[in-house]
Parts: sequence; structure tokens; C-alpha cells
Amino acid sequence: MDIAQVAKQSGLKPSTLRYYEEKGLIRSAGRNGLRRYYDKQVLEKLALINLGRYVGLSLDEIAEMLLPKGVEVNRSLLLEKADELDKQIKSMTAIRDGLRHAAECSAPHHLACPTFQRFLNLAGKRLKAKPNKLK
Amino acid sequence: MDIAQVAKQSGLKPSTLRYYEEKGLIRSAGRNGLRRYYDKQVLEKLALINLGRYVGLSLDEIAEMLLPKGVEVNRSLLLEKADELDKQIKSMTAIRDGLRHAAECSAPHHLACPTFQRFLNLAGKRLKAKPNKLK
DNA sequence: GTATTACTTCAAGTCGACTTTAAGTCAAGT
DNA sequence: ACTTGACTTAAAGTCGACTTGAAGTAATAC
Repeated sequence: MDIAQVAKQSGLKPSTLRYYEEKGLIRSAGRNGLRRYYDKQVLEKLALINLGRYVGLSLDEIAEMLLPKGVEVNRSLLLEKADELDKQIKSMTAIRDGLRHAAECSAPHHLACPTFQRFLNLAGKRLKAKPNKLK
Repeated sequence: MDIAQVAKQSGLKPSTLRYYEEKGLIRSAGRNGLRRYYDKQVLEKLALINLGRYVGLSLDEIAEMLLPKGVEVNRSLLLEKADELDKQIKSMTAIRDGLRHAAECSAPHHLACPTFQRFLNLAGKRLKAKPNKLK
């Protein structure tokens, strides 16, 4: 496969693929003249990368995960990330409910609604997060 | 309150507060010489802003929401965001489970595990998102 | 009354993840 | 053989949300 095909099938731009290669996340199977060619395995890798991005890993973290340096490391990283996701899910659920309440609340202003107030405090407690852009 | 106090209580840096003011998200209650002073109301607003950031709104979107131009606009925006969160929660839940499976899977490599494979495809389906950095 | 120190402004810098641009290479189709 | 169009590289640019730095002002502490 050439880069355009990989781009199409993975939903990433050629420039992104080159960038990922530069960062060491993927490798092309070889060159035809200047042009890279890939084998289909790369699509799985890209899916994994997309997944990683989706759960909030940085490219550097993903690169780490892709190195097969002891399976244990990878597994615990996975579990760790799963736990982190779990927390995020919980707080997002609370926030979702809070938003719905706010939308229905009859108070003149969200800021005036006592339930929303409590909720704001709650939500403000701990907010750290990783970006996941991926447009 | 002076800016340092607001910073402390909101967990944001003075520079951030000035930046938010410049963007029109907050206002100081006045000046003492050059120095801004704030009333405590600003803390609620900042909590709201933090919340917005947390659920993935951009500062511009938050600014929109803070303008009281017809309550209806705000309410539907809230519901819209709640639905969006709901979707995110669902996919994050799936991914969390996928990660846990992967961590326990006995296949030699995650890439070799068939369940994980299916899961990758699933996860790759639709991934768009907004950033929420907030370190 | 002066030193300190916390504030002020404005411009420029940073960060991650790409994208864009300019200039060049080259495989394939005619 | 030549043109075309898809590829190539390296470097610079972009975006959002801040942060940092330089240069200045002024409220408070002594």
C-alpha cells in the first residue's frame, strides 16, 4: 500500500503518517524510490494509536506502549488508564446530570439554582485532564 | 478581594484571570489605583468557567453561555452538551472495558487478541472530540 | 519618605499535534 | 521522451489557552 491508501483507510492525512513515523510510532515497510510503502499491519497499529489518543494518551505515551519492553509494563499501563477512565466516566456522569438539571431548573439563573451551586463546587473539586483533540 | 486572593481561591493564576478578563469572561469590580479588585461573585463565575472547560467547551463557547441573551439558548446548549457527554461516556465505558480485557487477555500481543481487534475497529469508528487540558 | 513587593501592561514565547509551504524527485501514463 | 501528479524533505506556520518577560506604577510596610 502506498501512503495515500493508508491515509484513506486510517482516516489520517499523509502528513500525519509521516509525522507519526518521524516520532517513531509507525514504520513504512520500505521505499519504492522515494515513496514509502506500507503493509496492512500498519492499519492495526494506527487503530491502536487512535485509540490511545482517544483515551487521552499523548503520542509519547503511545510510543512507550508500542515498545514491547516487557509485557507487564504495558498491562499495568492499560489497567492504570482504565482506572483513570473510570474516574473520568464517573465525574462526567455527574456533570451530565448536573447539566440536565440546570437546563430544567426553574431558577431564574443557573447561578441562582441551589442544586447547580452544589454541583459547581463538586465539579470544581478536581479537574485535571489530558487533551484529546482528534478532529 | 484582590487578584491574588481570587487566584488562590479559584486555583487559577493571576495571569489567567487577566486573560479571562481580556477575553470577556469575567470582570473586576473596579480598580484601586492600577490594581483590580473583585467581589466574591466572580468565584462562582470562575467555577462555572472551570466546569465548562471540563466538559470540553472552548473559552469562546463559555463566553457565549455567560451572556444572558435569552435563556433558551443557554438551556438548549446545556442539553446539547449533556447529550454529547452521554455519548462520550458510552464510548469511554466501552474503551475502559476493552482496556481491561486487553490487560487480562492471554494472547501474546494485544494486537493478536481477537477481542481487542474487534474493539479497536469499534473504537476507531468515530472519534472526534474537543480538548480539555486544564492541568 | 523610601524601599519593597505586588501589582500593571503589552508583546512575545510555549506546548502538543499537526498542517502548510516551498522546492525538489520520480513512477507511471501517453 | 516527456508530462503529470503523487510523492518527498525540511522548515515554518497554526491553534487554543495560557505563561513569561521586560519595563513600569503604586499601595503597603518600615
